[in-house]
Amino acid sequence: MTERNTYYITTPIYYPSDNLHIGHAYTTVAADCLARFKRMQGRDVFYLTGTDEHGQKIERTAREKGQEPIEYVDNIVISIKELWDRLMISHDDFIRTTETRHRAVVQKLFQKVYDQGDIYVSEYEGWYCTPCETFFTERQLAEGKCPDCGREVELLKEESYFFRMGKYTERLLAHIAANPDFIQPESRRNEVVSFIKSGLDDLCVSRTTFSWGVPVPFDSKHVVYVWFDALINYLSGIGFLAEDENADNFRYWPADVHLMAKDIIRFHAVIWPAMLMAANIPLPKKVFAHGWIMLEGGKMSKSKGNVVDPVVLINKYGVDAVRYNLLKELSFGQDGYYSEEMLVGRVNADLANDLGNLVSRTAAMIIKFFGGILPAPAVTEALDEELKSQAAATFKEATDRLDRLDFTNYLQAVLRLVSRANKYIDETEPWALGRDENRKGRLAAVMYNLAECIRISGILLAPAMPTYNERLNAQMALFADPLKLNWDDAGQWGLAQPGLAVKKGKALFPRIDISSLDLPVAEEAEQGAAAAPAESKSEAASGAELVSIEEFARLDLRVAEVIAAEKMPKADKLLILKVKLGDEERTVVAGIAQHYTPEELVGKKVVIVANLKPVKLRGVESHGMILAASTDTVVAVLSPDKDLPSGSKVK
RNA sequence: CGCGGGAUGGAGCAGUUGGUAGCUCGUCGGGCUCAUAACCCGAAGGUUGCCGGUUCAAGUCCGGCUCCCGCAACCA
Repeated sequence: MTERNTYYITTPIYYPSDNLHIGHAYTTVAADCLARFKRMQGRDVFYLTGTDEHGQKIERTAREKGQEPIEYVDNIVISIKELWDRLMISHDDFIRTTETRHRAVVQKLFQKVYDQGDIYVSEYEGWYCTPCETFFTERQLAEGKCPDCGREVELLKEESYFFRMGKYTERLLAHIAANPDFIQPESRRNEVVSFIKSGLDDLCVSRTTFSWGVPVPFDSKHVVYVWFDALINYLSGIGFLAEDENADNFRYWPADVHLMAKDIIRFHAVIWPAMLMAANIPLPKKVFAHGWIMLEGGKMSKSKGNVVDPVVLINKYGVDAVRYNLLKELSFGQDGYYSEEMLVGRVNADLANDLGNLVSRTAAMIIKFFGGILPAPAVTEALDEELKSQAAATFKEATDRLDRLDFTNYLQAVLRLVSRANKYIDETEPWALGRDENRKGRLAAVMYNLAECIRISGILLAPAMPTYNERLNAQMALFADPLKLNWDDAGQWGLAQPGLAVKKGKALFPRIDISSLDLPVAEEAEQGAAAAPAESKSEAASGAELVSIEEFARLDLRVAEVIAAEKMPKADKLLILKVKLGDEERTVVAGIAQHYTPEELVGKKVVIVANLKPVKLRGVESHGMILAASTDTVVAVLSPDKDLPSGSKVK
């Protein structure tokens, strides 16, 4: 065997501007599953995760809260580490880009690439918003103004260092072509290739407009910008280029897998390899992008109240169930939908009904027929061979699927063995065997074979469900040490020791009553928000602040007649309406294009706020706002229920 | 023509290099009683979004079209 024994796997480093959600948990759990699997196979595994803590956004947010940036991120990092704890993430290290061990490597690499001629100083030109201290590209601007604050921007030049990424175009394409597994899945590879072919610009790798970052070693006005800083964590996390005691960890490079969500594949499949080429460092073996988790009712957002807090789910269902569901329910590599209802369904069907119940009924029978001592198999029959060969096939398939990061089918394969075992009980009818003393030998073999299926599936499930085997072992003492399992033991039949003790225990995966779920996510999210440092609730209908009649009177509400309506070009939600207000005509832009067609509105009398400050939307000036009532899904424009002349006052 | 994903039995999804369409849940019928109202068997249910092309053969390749969904933009 010449294959090296190390296995280095990474997640992205997360940006601590907010608490993490289920999407981050997904990546990290998947990587953890792989790391545990490889460890069980005896590989020398290094699993790295961490946080990307630099940048203007962090700096500004911290200042707004009256904190030092480091103080601000320290707090968030604590909560992230707690989350990984709860999810039983087994990372070997946690790298923070603010640590000196990271900063030193960034500076060394920057210097190295500079010395070698691939970093040069030039000018970055962009639209600059002075109050926001931010550059924007032409495309980012909102009607020529700052997309953040709406103020004027000016075309400014900033001195910046640039990385000659364009130079590596051909080498990148050649490498991708020569290594089909480098970018996975395939659809992402195609995307990256066409992106590269469309032309690579040199990359701006330093900034002078903020200071919260790693200083450029030879030019202290500059800090290293974003990706040139962040990506290097994969090296600094194992002490690469450091001349110190960590040198031992060099052996992990090149990384076996960089795992991430699809939105940052380009940075990992283009910028990162180009940087490594420039620094003359071997490229990682594989860059794998999985899909996004979508939530029922659209993308998760705070205003929709559908943010899923993994901690809440763990408290409710346990870490094994949460991890299992993430890995099983979503086809890795593709986008998928998530809902708590699905989680409950999955957990009930697979873990409670099939797996948990298999353990429960087997244990009960061993207790009933053999006094809680696992018997040795005595009388075997042909049927047993089929069971054994399926167990062997399951081991092979699970191994194979995991190696391909196909978590869904890995778990499906294991569950098929569990199902087979349940069927085996029906086929052998142990309760009938138990009534006949002459068939006790056969009964013993049946019990033993079931225990074997439980043992094997237990090993195979260990990477996904880190607490399962410990809990299982309390009922059926199949393992000497349930925390130190050997993967290949699942490939051998007959390792369960006859004589081991079987005890009645609590249900390993209690069935969840789905009808008892009361608006689970929304309610829990509220609790989470309440516990978090006070963030004001924006729209509490009942507890709305009271206003005086004078304040209300400041609004000039009028009946207006829609005389023309058209869709705003290149906008999904906007309609441009011409309305008549008495003798006056004015243009109002309304965000109701997804609920009303222009035809429906023409001739309609609506209510508008007539004295609203005009604003430009997509280049069209809007003089007023149409009033409409709405829920998440329905929008209804208000209209007086008697015919009134346009211009009538509303109060 | 901003970027990307998708359209497969009631629902959610698989379908590797083209060769009779599978899985989970649900529904209906049956069986069993060791078990967490769990388990096992059987059945119904799809002209694989539309049109055209390549081929002996296409869900699977090519072209066109329609519709959905994310990102971005945007809700005065």
